[in-house]
Amino acid sequence: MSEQRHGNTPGTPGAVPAFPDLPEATIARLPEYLRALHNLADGAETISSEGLAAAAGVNSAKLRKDLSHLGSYGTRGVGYDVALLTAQIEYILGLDQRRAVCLVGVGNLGHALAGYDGFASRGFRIVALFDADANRVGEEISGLVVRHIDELPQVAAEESIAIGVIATPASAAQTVADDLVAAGVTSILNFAPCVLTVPAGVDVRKVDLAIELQILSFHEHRKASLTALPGGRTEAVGS
Amino acid sequence: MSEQRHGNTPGTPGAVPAFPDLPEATIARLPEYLRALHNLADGAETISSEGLAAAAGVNSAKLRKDLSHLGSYGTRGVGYDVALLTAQIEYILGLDQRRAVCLVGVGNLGHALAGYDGFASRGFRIVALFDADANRVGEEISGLVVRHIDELPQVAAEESIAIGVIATPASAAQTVADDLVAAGVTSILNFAPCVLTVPAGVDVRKVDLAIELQILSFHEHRKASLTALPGGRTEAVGS
DNA sequence: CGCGATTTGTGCACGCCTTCACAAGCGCCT
DNA sequence: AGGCGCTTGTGAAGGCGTGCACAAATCGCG
Repeated sequence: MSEQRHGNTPGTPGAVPAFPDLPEATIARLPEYLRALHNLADGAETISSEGLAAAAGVNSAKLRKDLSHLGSYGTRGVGYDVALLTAQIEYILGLDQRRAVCLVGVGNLGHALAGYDGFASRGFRIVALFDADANRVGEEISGLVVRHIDELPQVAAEESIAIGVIATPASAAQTVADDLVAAGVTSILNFAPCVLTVPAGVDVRKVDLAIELQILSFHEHRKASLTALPGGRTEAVGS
Repeated sequence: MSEQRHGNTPGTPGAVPAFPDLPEATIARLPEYLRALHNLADGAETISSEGLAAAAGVNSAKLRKDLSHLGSYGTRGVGYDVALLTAQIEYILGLDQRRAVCLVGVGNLGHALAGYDGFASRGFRIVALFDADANRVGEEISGLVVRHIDELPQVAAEESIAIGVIATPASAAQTVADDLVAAGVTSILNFAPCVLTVPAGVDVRKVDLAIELQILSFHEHRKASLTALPGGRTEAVGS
């Protein structure tokens, strides 16, 4: 299933046509590197792997290996060209297209997400808000008017929406997911605490806020039981 | 809870490990299992690993191995006792204590988190809201009054707060984290898009909403480039 | 022009996690 | 009581990710 092959031979300069297949762990870190690059803001032309790794909170060897996977643009003895590397990561992540995103469910959480400027500032355009509650339809949030979920197919086609965010209660999430898929959406970010079933070819990522707290709670519990024991040794457990 | 009756370290004499040390990957899945258990709601006394795995969206072998790590309470030929397993996982996660949580930053996102009932319904009590903006102090959100960040040490001590949530802009996050640590908080859930530096013994988990979208964007980009290539074979990439 | 300082790119080993496959154990039915 | 079917618990194998340590490459300077 997985083969190790390097797409780019070291002799081909210029274009990067072939799509490298990156390890999943690397993909998850690229956005971190990108954020770190944007936060540099001190006008340096280049940055070393050590410096960028520190800014992103990772090991420098890991960073170099990650970047090497995408046929990186570093210069030995100097470092990475900030502008070039930024552009390269943005290209790989497909952020140069400012993808259209729709959001379904403008309840408590959805309301906040609709107004979250972190989306707009980092490569995305929220172009439509939907809800099934007629009372909420028509409300304006951050310059967008909430539409009824029935309008999804039409709007999705008009705006070429490929990414959908689900911020509904769990009971409605699967139905909404089906609607999104039917409307042509092929990537879903799910905030509802439930498992979604989708056809092959559709990607789902899940964010469960309570689960994150529960994991922290476990570590609290563990730490509490350790301090009650003799011979406890302190150890860093940072992220 | 019940007696610890499994000594899984045959070499250590006498000292019963008060706490099983679970693989990190297992810990991250326990909340999923717990949610699946709560969602059963069909009154069944027992459930098989196959059934629970399906409800949680994982492989059944993985689930069995996970549960075996905590000295599981299953019966061969029958399955797991739902009530017992639920209690066991809740105990391990430390959820039987309804831990006190404070939230710093009641802006756009923090406002929504303060009102998110998923926290309350899954083992946590939000007991205090803080903000540095004097204009926001005094506002009431979901029955809690926003206090100034300067009151944090006092309130944290009174309420025995061990977990803090950061929902401030990135520029304020590190300072807030320092304040939380100084106030005795030992677990932090960080929604700000930045790297936090904390002392050893303090756990940090990070949720970056934009990163999740960027990862989806990558997969969109990949899928788009695959369909443009010959011999492209679609492949399932489930949750 | 050559040398040393610096930094990237990567081979390699190790440990964690996942998955398969099956033996061990339990309850039910005859 | 005994056998049979079902399900758990786990040994073993393979894959993936991480981090070390070093060779290769580049720049600046004398």
